[in-house]
Amino acid sequence: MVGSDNRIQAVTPRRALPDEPITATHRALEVAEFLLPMSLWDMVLQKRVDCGSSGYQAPVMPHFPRSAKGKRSVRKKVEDSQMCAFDLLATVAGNLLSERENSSTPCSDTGTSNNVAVKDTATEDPLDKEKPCKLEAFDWLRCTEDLSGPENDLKMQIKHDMKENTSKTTSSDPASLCVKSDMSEEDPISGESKFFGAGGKIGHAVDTVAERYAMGRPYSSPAGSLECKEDGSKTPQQAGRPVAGNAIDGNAPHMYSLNDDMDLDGKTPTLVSSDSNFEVPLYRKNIPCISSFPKQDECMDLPVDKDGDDNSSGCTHPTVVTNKASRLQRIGDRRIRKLLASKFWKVSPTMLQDDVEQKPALRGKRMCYTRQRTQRSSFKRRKLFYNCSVSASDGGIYNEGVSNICEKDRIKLETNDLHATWFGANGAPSSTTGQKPCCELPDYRVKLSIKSFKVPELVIEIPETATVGSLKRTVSEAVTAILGGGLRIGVLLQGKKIRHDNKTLRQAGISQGDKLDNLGFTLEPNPGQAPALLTGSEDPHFLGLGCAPEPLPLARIPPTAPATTDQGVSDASPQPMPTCPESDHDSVYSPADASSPEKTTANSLALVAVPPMNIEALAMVPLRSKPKRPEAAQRRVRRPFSVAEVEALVQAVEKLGTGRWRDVKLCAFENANHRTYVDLKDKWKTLVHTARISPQQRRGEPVPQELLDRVLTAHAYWSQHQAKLQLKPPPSAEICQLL
DNA sequence: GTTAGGG
DNA sequence: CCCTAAC
Repeated sequence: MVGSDNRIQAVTPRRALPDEPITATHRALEVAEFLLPMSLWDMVLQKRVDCGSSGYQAPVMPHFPRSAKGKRSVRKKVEDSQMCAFDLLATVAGNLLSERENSSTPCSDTGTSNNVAVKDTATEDPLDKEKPCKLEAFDWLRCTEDLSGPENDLKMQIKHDMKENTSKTTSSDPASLCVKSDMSEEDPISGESKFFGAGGKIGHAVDTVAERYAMGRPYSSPAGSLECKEDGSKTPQQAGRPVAGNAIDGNAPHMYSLNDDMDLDGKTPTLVSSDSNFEVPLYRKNIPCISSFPKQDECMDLPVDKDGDDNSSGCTHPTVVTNKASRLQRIGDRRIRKLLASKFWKVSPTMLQDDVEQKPALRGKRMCYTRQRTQRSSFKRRKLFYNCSVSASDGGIYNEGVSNICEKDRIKLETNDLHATWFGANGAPSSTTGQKPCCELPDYRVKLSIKSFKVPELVIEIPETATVGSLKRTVSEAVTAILGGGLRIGVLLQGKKIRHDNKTLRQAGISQGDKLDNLGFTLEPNPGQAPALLTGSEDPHFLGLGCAPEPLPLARIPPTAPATTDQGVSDASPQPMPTCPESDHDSVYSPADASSPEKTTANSLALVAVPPMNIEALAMVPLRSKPKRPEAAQRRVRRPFSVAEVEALVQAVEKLGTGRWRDVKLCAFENANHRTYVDLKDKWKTLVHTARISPQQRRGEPVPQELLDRVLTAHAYWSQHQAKLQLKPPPSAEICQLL
């Protein structure tokens, strides 16, 4: 087996870290923050390439820039090339399928498990953490004791070691309980002293991680990887999984391997890996359901050699996920918030088939989500996420995922979630639910299979003269637009929406076979997309609606074909707009409609769960179409300006002048979240252009000539007087009042 | 983060 | 509507 000589650490986690001084650790975390996401994506991509093969090549990490500008630059490059969630899903699904097909032997039978490791951190304040740490260690051990069978030998070994170690270390450093199995002493980077020492050593661990990144090979995977490759059941993903940033919250399911079913329940220990040569699973406190942990069926690749075999396969660097978990978490949260607030996932046309068929080629689909410019994300939205993350602490899978993980983890989470929903039937050893109360009975698997996606209420208007091809395109774009922001999954049982993410399937009544026929799923637009901020109270957990300081204007992109023609048929009919022209009231669908649990929402896609069926079909669903222009999915939905909006714009510009788009936005379009000041500027530009061309040349909803005249007048005026009048601009407040 | 301008 | 440069 592979991961023999590994050192396993069972350092008990500690509680959330209070503010810590900025130190080398901090710096290291920054590095991790910066690099991890990309490393993850690269890894996934690589895995995709290597799908089906054991030759996993570690991605080459970029040079870590020192300057802020350099960071931004590189980061952007990274972001611009990232894979979209669905790509990941495709990858995961594809790999999963392949693996399942190729391996009849469950991982659990083979033995080793990855599990475990624990990391963390030595705390700078051992005294504070002493109790919790001990307790955790105890829990873990107890949990471990439930194991039985050969495959648990390793666990037992760990348990044994932990006990010994505990007794040895407790007095001096209870906070860092380490389990050590054999490992080579020559490990230059992760010297034992660094990882197994008492509190205060964490910094080293972190530095080590940072060093790895700095070396550009955080996940290098030497020939000897830990995986139990011999059983052939391990997936590439099971090998080097970056987890570093995950050592945060025990509830987060995102930290598990992309396609390990076991990961779905978020109860198992996290794997920590840096170099793929070794994996150090994490054990952290707050892992909710330890009782189920013992299952550790497949995928628990324990890097420990139970036989004490130290043939080290080159696994000399046990990674330690470091920890200063809270800091890392904070960083992750920040990034996530930023990500969620300013970007949305792009639906990629990547064909899952490729994955299923294990075609190695990436086909150049390496793009990911588009950077949504921050200016386009409303402040409120950002704020919302912020709040959300706070309240999400008690939430379920999704909440945790959204709020407590890093970007990369988010992706993992998403894929896992989807996986859980769509692929859970495949012998997933663990439940597909999020956390569940401890001490529950072992999970029984619930088999679900989704037959097809139904797309109701997809209204499309298209000229008679349009070609069939354009019709197809239009439909495609309409669908893509809906999918563009990523999807949320809603679960309906007997027509009733199950809102509590924390419920187990059993608790929700989904575990009973006879009820599965009445189980439905909905695909809902991701609130992060465009103005479609929220779907009402649909899922307060997800967006933290409940914690939103104020009701946000609910805007929703109508499911009607958006951006289909120049006529802009997708836009809602113009609404009267007294003072706030665009306050998103042009939405066609009221929040109530959207959130009504009893009926299929107009914009959600109904799914029907049906008993066993071809998994592959499911996997392909979100990715099936492969538009020629993948960008279409990421592009914001086109929302032509209504006459009322134009009027408001003209009025504002007349007062404020050109060149003050932010003020224009604030005064006239403050509540129109879908109109950024750039939009307004652009619109003005087109208005000026429109006003200058002949009416015959104009397209779209006709703008009254009167308005166009005003446009020209104002434009001419401000072109002349802009410079000098801007010197003494009246206060915005007054202007707004005037307006 | 804004603004301006090209695409 | 997107993207980027410039500030």
